[in-house]
Amino acid sequence: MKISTRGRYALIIMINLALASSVMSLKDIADKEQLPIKYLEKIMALLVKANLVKSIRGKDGGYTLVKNASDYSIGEILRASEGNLESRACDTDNCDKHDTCPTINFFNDLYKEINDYVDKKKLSDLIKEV
Amino acid sequence: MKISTRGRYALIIMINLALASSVMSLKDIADKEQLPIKYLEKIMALLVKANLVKSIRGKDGGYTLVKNASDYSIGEILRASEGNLESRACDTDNCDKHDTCPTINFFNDLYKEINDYVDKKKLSDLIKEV
DNA sequence: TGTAATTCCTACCTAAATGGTAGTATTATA
DNA sequence: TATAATACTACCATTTAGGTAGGAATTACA
Repeated sequence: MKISTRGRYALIIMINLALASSVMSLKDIADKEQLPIKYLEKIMALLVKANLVKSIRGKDGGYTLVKNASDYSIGEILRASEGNLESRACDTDNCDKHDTCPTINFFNDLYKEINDYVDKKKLSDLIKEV
Repeated sequence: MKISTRGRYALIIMINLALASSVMSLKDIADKEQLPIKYLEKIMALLVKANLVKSIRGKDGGYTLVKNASDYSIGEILRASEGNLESRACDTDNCDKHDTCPTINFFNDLYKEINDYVDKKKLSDLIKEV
């Protein structure tokens, strides 16, 4: 697993959209969070592609959530932005000795544990105290 | 968190040492596992430095564990080889806005969960069925 | 109808990490 | 003393992370 700024910024984007009263532009998010807009743009593209947010083009456009904050799991946001959370340690499909590998079960269990954890947590949990 | 081949190979090294009747050379491990010896050498250096294995130099030398397989947690092996498992998502100490960051608690909890999990599992758990 | 504000798209760039390789020095044993 | 092992240092290619640049397409509104 790897969680980089991409996943963290994705969560920050989602939090901003959850707190916005209507559509919110990327510029507003970047300004508010002091993050590079061009980088956020690439992350936002991943979120749009995954249908986690809806984009409105043109002047006064921006982005909005497509469902309630409590209906987003942290897991789906991280997976949309980071890709598979388990993609580093080994490539189960391509490894020619994965059926005798003594670590594969451990890693599979670990990743299941992690995915379960992040799927249980909701976007709304991150904005409880606001 | 990130688990790369370094951590996985470290586990494979440790499993081999756990199954060895006496000292085992890196060459034997590399041959048996079909892994590049020079790369394993670098990983082994990390394990030695962390005092997880003892090295015996000179002819007929090699490596051996310093305690029972059931006394090694997977966590200590992974941390010795990979470094801090939580080192990617954000740098808590150096981030100038970490006291207002809405994601920091979530990530701290997640990393605690992961570390607890890998610390609960023991090296001996990986060689149960052998 | 023109302009400003916005998303969308493609391409590029630098630094660091990953996954190695090469060569040599050092140590211990038979 | 030859040999087999670890220890150490330096290098290298590829990928990923994190970010920048520039412009095309779209839309609201004066």
